[in-house]
Amino acid sequence: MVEAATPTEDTPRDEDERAAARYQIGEVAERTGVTQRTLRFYEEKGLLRPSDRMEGGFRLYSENDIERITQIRGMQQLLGLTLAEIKEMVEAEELRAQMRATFRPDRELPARKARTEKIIDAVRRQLTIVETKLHALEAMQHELAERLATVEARRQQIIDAMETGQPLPDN
Amino acid sequence: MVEAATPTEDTPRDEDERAAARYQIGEVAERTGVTQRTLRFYEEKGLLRPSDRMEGGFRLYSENDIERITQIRGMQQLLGLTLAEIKEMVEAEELRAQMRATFRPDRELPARKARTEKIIDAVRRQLTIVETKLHALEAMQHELAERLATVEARRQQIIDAMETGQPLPDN
DNA sequence: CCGAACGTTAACCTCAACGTCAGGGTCGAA
DNA sequence: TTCGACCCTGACGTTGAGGTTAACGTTCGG
Repeated sequence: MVEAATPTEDTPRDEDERAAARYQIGEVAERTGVTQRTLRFYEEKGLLRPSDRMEGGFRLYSENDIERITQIRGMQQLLGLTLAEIKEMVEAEELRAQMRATFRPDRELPARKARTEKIIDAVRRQLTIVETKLHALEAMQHELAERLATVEARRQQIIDAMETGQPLPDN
Repeated sequence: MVEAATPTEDTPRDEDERAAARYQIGEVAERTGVTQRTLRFYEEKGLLRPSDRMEGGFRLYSENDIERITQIRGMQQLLGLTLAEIKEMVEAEELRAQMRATFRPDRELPARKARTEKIIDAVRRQLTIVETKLHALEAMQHELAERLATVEARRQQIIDAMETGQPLPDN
């Protein structure tokens, strides 16, 4: 890493709300373990739009964006969702961020409520997916543990037979 | 289902060890929910060789084969393993079946022991994969539960504000 | 022994999720 | 202002996991 094109690498320190650190695609790729191509691809698919660009068009990712990346990866690998499915979830997440940002209009409470409920629904759906998978995996775990136990017992029988002399038990 | 070409549909009942029921590909597909194409494809990839064929070449699957199919599916969908990876696991499983079948040669205990240990290794590997995923999923579950709680709290605040009059709390 | 239902192989197609160039632009330090 | 490291878009290639179609063979009840 030769740090040729270093972006606005200011750590967010002084003042109230600084222009938080932004990273360009190379660093993001390195930090998250996904390739640059994959990041661009996710963007293409509407899953992750880097929060900014430089003058010349270089992508700039925020810390937040990075979190999203790992979130996406988790959904892909842990839950086995397709990118299309993930996109839906992510869009709900988008709403959430958007709401946080909305500077408290206080009028239009019903609209806020509606959006909140949309988010709640989305999170609930995610949660049930996760829990379903969890149960299935627990079942799998038990089955494997059992299998392991019996095979290990079998091994022990063999070892005993080898040591004592001959009589391999009938089962 | 018109049962035109019905295979040896004898339920294993009389005698000691009958030639257990065998099903042809259509029925297997229906029962397992995977397509015929997929079954043939798995065979092509060496994941699942139907235990028999009819004279004319029709595939005949055993109850055991069917179990294997659901096993494969589980590994694919729950664990997100590739068919290549699953093949490895399945091959260990093959060993196990083979051992069961070996009519107790009693000589060559060391060989039996070696094979048993191979199986144990394989099962252990599967188990750690499962457990890793399980942990990751639990983490995800917690995170989602938290998120849900905060969003639900937010909604409650909005509802309160709507009912009482105006003061949306500061956070 | 015939026909409907079922099965066979072989070849080609699709779709998602990237990988891999090619050709060119941008950034920042010297 | 130039150089090396870095990034851009666009287009085509690849891989995994099957779907689809064609042309033909098998089973078995009537």
